[in-house]
Amino acid sequence: MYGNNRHHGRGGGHRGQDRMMGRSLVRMMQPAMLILLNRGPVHGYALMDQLTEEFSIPVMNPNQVYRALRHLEGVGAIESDWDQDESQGPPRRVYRLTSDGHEMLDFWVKDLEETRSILDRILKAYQEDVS
Amino acid sequence: MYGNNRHHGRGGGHRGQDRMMGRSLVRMMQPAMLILLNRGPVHGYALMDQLTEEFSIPVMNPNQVYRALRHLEGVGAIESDWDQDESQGPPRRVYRLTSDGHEMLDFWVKDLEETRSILDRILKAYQEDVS
DNA sequence: ATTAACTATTGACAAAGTGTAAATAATAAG
DNA sequence: CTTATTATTTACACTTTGTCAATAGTTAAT
Repeated sequence: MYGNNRHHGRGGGHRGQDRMMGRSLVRMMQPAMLILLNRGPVHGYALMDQLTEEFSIPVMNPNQVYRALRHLEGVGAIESDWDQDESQGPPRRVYRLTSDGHEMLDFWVKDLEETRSILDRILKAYQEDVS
Repeated sequence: MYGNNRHHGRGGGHRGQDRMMGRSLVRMMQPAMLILLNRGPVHGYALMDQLTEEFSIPVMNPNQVYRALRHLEGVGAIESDWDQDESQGPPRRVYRLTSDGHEMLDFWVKDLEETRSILDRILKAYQEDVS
């Protein structure tokens, strides 16, 4: 079983926060994946682990990762082949960045930086409001 | 005409970045709106302006804002009434936070903070990779 | 007074994205 | 041989988003 059911707790009250419109890390996953792929070829399952372990992006379902990979391949950002030296399990599809993918990574990094500055502005505004 | 067509440029090359899966500020808009609503009642059009001017969230289409407002009302985070003292235009629907909305705001702020830390981790990792 | 521009909200439909569950399959451990 | 783990794929309903346009009141110009 893939290991995290703790997609924000359901322990409090917070009706309606488990599934709704709002900020969503699924949307952050894609750029993050390109960054990881930039280090070299990987297969989906490993990528999934890195997303959780290195970035703490909660991947609730492996399908999300495979989905995103297929999407990235669809737009030509990555390419794949079946792995030769297979290991503990069924054959693995290994992905690598294309040159278009590198361009896209560039774009997304700038975009993420802009996002961060917007996020900072939002949080700062709130902190000033409540202080 | 509502004033911003500059939803990241289409000027470069970057095939496929205008419309796709990836990070999306639309998803950031909702928590931002709650923060603005926390200051007091507002109507949609004003909210739209504040999102762009104060937070630099590019709202390409006013519909997005109204949609989000209807959604937030649907989940009980906000309530609305028609404005009494009407001004330059047709009647305006004025929204205010409910107590559920305050709870939700609390939740989203913590969530945004977590998002920021993930974002930081992602960008930091990339900067270390390329340096 | 007709037109144009701005303020303000709503509607509708196609396309894209997401949650969720499960099927498939190979290998390793017991 | 059964179970657990690794690994990828499929399917369907539901939600969200893009896009475009309709509606309508107010203000300013011709």
